[in-house]
Amino acid sequence: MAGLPERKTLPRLDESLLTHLPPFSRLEKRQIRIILDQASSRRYDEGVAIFQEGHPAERFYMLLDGYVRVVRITPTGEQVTALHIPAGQLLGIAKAIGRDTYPATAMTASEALALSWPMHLWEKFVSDYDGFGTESYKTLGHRLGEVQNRVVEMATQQVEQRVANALLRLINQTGRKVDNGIEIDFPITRQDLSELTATTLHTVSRLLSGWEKQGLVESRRKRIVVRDPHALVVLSQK
DNA sequence: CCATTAAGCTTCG
DNA sequence: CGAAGCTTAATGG
Repeated sequence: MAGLPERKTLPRLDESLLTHLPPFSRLEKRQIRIILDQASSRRYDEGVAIFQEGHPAERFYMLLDGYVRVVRITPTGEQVTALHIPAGQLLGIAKAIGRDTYPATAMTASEALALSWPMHLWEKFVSDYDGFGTESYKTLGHRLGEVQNRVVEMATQQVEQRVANALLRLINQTGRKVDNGIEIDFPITRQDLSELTATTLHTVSRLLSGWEKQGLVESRRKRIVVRDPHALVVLSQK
C-alpha cells in the first residue's frame, strides 16, 4: 500500500497570524514573511507535552490557539502548575534567560496550535527585529512576577484565599464572558486547581461546593464559571 | 485549619 | 462496561 507522504506541504502560513501579536507587531510584512517561512506549524491534542523540563531547548514557540500549562515537578515528585499561557504568547524561550534546557514542562490545557522555530534563530530575531526582544522580555518579566506572587501567596495565605486568587487570575487571563458570568476557557479539573494552589483536590472540591451554594461560582465537570468575581476578591483578602 | 483516608456517586468514552 | 472526575464524611496532625 502506498502510504501517504509523511509530511504534506502545509498551506502557506498567512502573515495575519502574527501581525497583531506584540513580539511581531512592529515588523513589516516582508519581515513577517521571512519569519513565517522559517516556522513549523503543529497542532496538539489536549494534555500532551509540547516540551519537557530539563530537555535540550531546541525550539521556541508561539502559541496561536489554545492554552498551555507550565508545569514543574518538585523534588518529591508532585506536579505544580506555575502558570497558564493563553494564545498569542511566546513559549519555551529558554535562550532569553540564558538556558539551554527548558526550565519547565509545557502541557496543553486544551487543543492547541503553535508555530515553532529552531532556538538558534533566537539571537537573530532579537537583533534583526525591532521590538521583538523588548516585547519578549516584557512578557517574561510579567510571568516571573506572577510566579513570585504565587510563591508569596503559598507562604502567607490560607487555602481558601489561594484558591480564590487562582480562580481570579484564571478568569483574568483566560476567561470568557458567558451569560451568567465568566468561564475559564479551557477544561480544568479540581485536581488541576489543587496543583495550582498546593492543596488537595478534596479541599478544592469542598470549597467549590460551598461557593456554589452561595452563588459565587457554577461548575460542572471540567468547567468553572465565576458568577461573582467581586465576592472572590473579598474572600481572597481576608 | 487542612491533609488524608475511604467510600460512593456521576459522567464520559 | 470501566475509568476519570467529583462529593462527602470521618479522623487526626
